Amino acid sequence: MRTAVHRAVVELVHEVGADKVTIPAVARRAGVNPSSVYRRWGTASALLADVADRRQDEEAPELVGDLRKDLERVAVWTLEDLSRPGGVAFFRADVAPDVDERRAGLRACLERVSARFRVPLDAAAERGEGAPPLERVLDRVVAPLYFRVVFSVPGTDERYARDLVAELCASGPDAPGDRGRR
Amino acid sequence: MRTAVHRAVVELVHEVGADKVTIPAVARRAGVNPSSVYRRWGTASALLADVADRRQDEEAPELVGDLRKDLERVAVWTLEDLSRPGGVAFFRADVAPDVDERRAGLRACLERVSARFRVPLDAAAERGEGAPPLERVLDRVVAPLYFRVVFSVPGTDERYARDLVAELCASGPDAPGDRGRR
DNA sequence: TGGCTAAAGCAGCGATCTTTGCGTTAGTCA
DNA sequence: TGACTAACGCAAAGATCGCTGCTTTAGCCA
Repeated sequence: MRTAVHRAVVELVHEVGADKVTIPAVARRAGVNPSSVYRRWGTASALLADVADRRQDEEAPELVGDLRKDLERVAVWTLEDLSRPGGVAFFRADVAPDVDERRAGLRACLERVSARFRVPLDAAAERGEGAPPLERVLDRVVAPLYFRVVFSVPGTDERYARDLVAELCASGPDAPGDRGRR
Repeated sequence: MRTAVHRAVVELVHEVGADKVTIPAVARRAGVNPSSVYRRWGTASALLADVADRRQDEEAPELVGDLRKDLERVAVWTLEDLSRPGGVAFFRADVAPDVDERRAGLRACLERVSARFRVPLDAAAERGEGAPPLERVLDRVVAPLYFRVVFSVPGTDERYARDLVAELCASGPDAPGDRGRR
């Protein structure tokens, strides 16, 4: 039944958007009773967050040992994750939930994407290579990806994701990258 | 009465989030009848969009004729606009409205922020200076600003906005900036 | 001053969401 | 096998929202 509800959520998010996903609608689609969903998850935001959590543990690319290639893979992976049906909607759901869980949803969403990029960065650091700080990767790669996907900017494809990583690596091959900030 | 409704919208967006802004709630806060608001604006999305439109026509910084300084001013202005109460919430409202108006809201929001940066870019182009294309400014300045404000990343202040512009100008002082894409 | 039009208030309806109490089922362990 | 617990279905009640006729008010112009 949990799987039925989750699948219904994904389908509804894809079809009508995350803001239109309501618990009775999910229950109808899943063929279960709304009260069960209310008791188990409480609010639609919590349900969305739960589904978003389960979504990202799949198909993480393996590392090859080259920082730039690894970053490219994670970037392309993130872009594909955002681009697939309902991907951006889940991002929006994390970004704009109830005020109480707002901080939690935001931190969780940022932590999810940060964890992805931390893997190749830490690996490079252990190899002794100079790697840009995570903050810089967020600014130069993740932020443009999210921005362009949210606004449906055309030309936001794998090539573009790779270019972002390439430009980041070119700007400072092994530089710390912080621009003198405290 | 229009002003009362607008103020109520801003307050409610700040307090409970844009997704919780409903017409009866706005009407209660503004001290008017819900039916009046329904007739005038129709939906909550339209009301949000109207308020968002009125918001940005204020206090645009004047140009000094130096591209970097002008970009810095617009960047700081945009950051302050996002940071003030309800600023991000309005962005979210534009990003996630009804499916029908989704494209329209997205295009409007992107166009608003693009128009801000087009002013100093066009001015520099008319002076004969080489200016980066708007797309590049969006990637390197606007996207990080939005990303960090949405996720409440600490240290996102005027200094940071200026650093983004500085790094953009340093990377290619008068280069076209497109990385060989078609 | 007296009609005319646009806009706002009022009351109520229907639909949907949310919650809660209660009965039923399934799964577990002694 | 029989009790126990947790989860689910069912149904009813309360609340909110979106919307719509109808009335009332206010501004305007001859």
